[in-house]
Amino acid sequence: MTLAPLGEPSLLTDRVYAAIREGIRNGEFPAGSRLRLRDLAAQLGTSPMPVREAIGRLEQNGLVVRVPHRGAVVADLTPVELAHVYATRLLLEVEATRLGCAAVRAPDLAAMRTAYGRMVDAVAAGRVAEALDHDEELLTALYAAGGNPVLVGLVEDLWQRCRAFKLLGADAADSFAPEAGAWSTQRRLLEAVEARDVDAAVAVTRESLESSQRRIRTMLADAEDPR
Amino acid sequence: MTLAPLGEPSLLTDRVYAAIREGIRNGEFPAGSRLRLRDLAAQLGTSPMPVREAIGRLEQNGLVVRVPHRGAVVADLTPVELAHVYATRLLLEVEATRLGCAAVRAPDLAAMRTAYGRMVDAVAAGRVAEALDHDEELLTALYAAGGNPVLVGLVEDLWQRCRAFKLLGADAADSFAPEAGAWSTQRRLLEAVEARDVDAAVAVTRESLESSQRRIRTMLADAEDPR
DNA sequence: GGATCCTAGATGTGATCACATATCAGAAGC
DNA sequence: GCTTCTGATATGTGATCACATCTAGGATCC
Repeated sequence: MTLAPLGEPSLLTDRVYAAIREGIRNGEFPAGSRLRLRDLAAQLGTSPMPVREAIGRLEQNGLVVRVPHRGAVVADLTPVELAHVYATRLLLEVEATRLGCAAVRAPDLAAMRTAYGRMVDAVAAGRVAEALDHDEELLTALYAAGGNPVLVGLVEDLWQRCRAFKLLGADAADSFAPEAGAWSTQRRLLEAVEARDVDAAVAVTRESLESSQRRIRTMLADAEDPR
Repeated sequence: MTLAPLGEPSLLTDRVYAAIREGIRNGEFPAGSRLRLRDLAAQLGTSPMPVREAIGRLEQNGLVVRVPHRGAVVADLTPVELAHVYATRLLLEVEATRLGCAAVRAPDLAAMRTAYGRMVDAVAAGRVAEALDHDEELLTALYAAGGNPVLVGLVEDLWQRCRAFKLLGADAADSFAPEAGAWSTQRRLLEAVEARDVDAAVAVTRESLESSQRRIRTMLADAEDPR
């Protein structure tokens, strides 16, 4: 983990926040691992102060849980909680797909195609985390076209919360069926949106979320009971 | 504004956070007003440190906006943003009503009735802010019965963000038509839920949100153009 | 006379320090 | 031998301090 090279967010707190969140996103800090103030501060070359504020903000996002006087750990989701997150994602993302597909314009489509191309490259190179980033980039382009940034913000929030599980599921799907499997839904979504076929796009979104939830649930069950 | 009497949240930061958020909720800090670190600290009898962390967390919730080195102000919503919030609330709360109404049990109904009674009393006494609290309490009881805390959390988040406008709208509705007006939707919702009539409950939720959005939008238009 | 630069005050930001609380190891007691 | 108490250590929490940045007021130059 390291700090971004100063420039965009001039505030040290923001850079620390971004660094820790990125560490959680890419799996460097797995769910359940402790986040020690002085350790992180030393690792980032700052005082504990910005780290404290960053962790406080991460807690509000649901990425870490903090118990008073006992520190913070990266949030972990029980299978039940994960089901709730996915049920809510389904509700929000179906609507976002509907809105986006109805209002999408040329620049949005271009952004989606760009993200898709990068995702394909990343998958081919085996860089799963990066592929997931571009996947989210593609969807964000579509959802943002719908014109409701509040809705998009909530969706992104939920993505953050189940990022670790998305990584897990994508990783497994990739190593299991590199070609035909999970990464094909993006192509089908893109085609449906290009054809302005709202129903088809919604169907892809629904199917994609349900299948990835199934995949993750299976993995969790296997991890519980590795016969 | 004052600190809660120690006990519940033992952390000073949490108490400061609650105090400021409450100040925003009840209109003590109107939208757009500045939140000065040293002022708040002095007012609460603490050092600026907990206030800083509290404001950082409030920013993540979208209740305040902060520009680097220039301080924080209570978040203000443009009419467009307000429309986005209400569109998203409609999506989430219709679903929450559906889930809650289908799964509601006796204790949940009891909680709803208690909250309703308190709300009626508060309305009668002209305590609008308190009435709004009990209104949200009633809805939370229903939504929580649905069994998806993630969904409920997002709804509460959106409530916070448009709290100032809810207050405005409720205040106007109350002074305008104390008896027949806006506070009757809760009774109708309660009746629909007691009858386990999902469609009726959903209809009330939808109608309530649309009418309150209309009411707020009208008020904003009047404020813009007070002929 | 108006615009620009500069200085002084205010204020947010980051660091160091002091304290409270929790965790864990080892010893004493049962 | 196991439990329990008690100390030490680690670590989060809150306060004070030093600095950077922004804003407002006035003087100077065009």
